[in-house]
Amino acid sequence: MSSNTLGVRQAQKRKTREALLDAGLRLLEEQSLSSLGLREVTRVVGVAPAAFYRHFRDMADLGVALVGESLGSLHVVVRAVLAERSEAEEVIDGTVEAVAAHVELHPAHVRFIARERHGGVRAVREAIGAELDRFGDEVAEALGAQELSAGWSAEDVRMLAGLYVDHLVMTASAFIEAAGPEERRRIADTARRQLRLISLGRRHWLDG
Amino acid sequence: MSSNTLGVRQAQKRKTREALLDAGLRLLEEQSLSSLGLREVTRVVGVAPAAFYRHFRDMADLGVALVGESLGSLHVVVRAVLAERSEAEEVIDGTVEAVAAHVELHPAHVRFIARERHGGVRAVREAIGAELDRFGDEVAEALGAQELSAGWSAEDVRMLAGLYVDHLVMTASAFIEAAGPEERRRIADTARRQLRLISLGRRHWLDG
DNA sequence: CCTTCCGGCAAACAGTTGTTTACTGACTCC
DNA sequence: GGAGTCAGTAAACAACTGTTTGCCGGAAGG
Repeated sequence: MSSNTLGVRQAQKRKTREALLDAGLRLLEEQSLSSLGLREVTRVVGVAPAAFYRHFRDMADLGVALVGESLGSLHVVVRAVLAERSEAEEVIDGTVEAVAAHVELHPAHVRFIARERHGGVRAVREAIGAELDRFGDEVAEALGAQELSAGWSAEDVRMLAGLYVDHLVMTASAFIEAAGPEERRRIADTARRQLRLISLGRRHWLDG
Repeated sequence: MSSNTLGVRQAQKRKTREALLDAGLRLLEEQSLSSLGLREVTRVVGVAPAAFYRHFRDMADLGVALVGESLGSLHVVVRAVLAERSEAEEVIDGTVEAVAAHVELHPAHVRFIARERHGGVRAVREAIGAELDRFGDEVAEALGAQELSAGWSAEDVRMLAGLYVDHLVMTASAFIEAAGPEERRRIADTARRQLRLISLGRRHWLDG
């Protein structure tokens, strides 16, 4: 077998593994990981409970796998936003729009991250934290390369990046819990104004 | 019986009710509400499972009660911070210090709020959200009364208040997960710089 | 003092849980 | 084509869950 053409064996295994992940993600929309049962997941997939152990050691293990899946898709969004080279105001609009679109496209993933970031399963908490730190580093690198950051210490750039990432997560969480389109509009509007204020503070950081 | 001297009957009931709340809060340090069992709580308290129903309908009901208890203590902190009348830099230092102190004093309460804010129990999520909104309103009122907010629209003041409250919650969450005193120092330092940047943006909001 | 109230108890209920065991049968590979 | 690999199975395990029932014993209150 070649590198991208898996044998029938491995292909089937990958398939049920992803079915388990999907089922888990779906069930996690209405509960948290520490209460998600192994049998609950296998029942949805239509597979024997014992089969679970062929793919994951734990539910915590499955949770960690979901972290990668969930934040992997966000990575694309962040990179796209950072690549923007337009006016500040347009970058802000584009960012908020991108976040809104992402939440609408992958609501379960976003909800999972928001829910388990401070959830009851240590391994998953730490996986999310580590991944968000990597987001922060990535954003910091991009910010540091901009002329607006001339004269900034690396530490200050990193703290600004952290503020952006935190704000992104909070905005995404708010979108997730939004009741209707009207509330989503209100959230987007607030997020834009907050970003504007932050970027204003950024511009005057080296004053005085 | 007078209004503040409860009968022996009611006093005992209140006592076990608070024992249930305490036990729940303690158990929630290592799991989330949606996986916390009724029997688990009563076992810790040393009371029969059926006794639980004399005080709460649900675990969700107990959770909602915990929200009030947890955010009630924070209310005091926020009011104290808002009452400050010193220089901006001192207000920032005082705020971060107050948050750090509060987290050290009531770690379980703070952890509960962080964990269940986006947790799997709708009623609790909504209770926390509503209470945080009230915090936002309170902060907005205080900000609006400052001379720095002259010329600001009510909406803009409210969005700034929201930014402050979100930042407070994120900082508290970070403190909770901090490993050692060195990491706590780092978190406090970052939080201070972020608040400084935000207040810088605030000062220039009406420019241009 | 005697009745009413009521917080807590013990027991039983039917379901559910995670994990282990020995197994089957289709795919892999020489 | 025959031996070996291994994802998925069925069954059994003890332990646990939330909830209901009838009952007890001491406080409340006339």
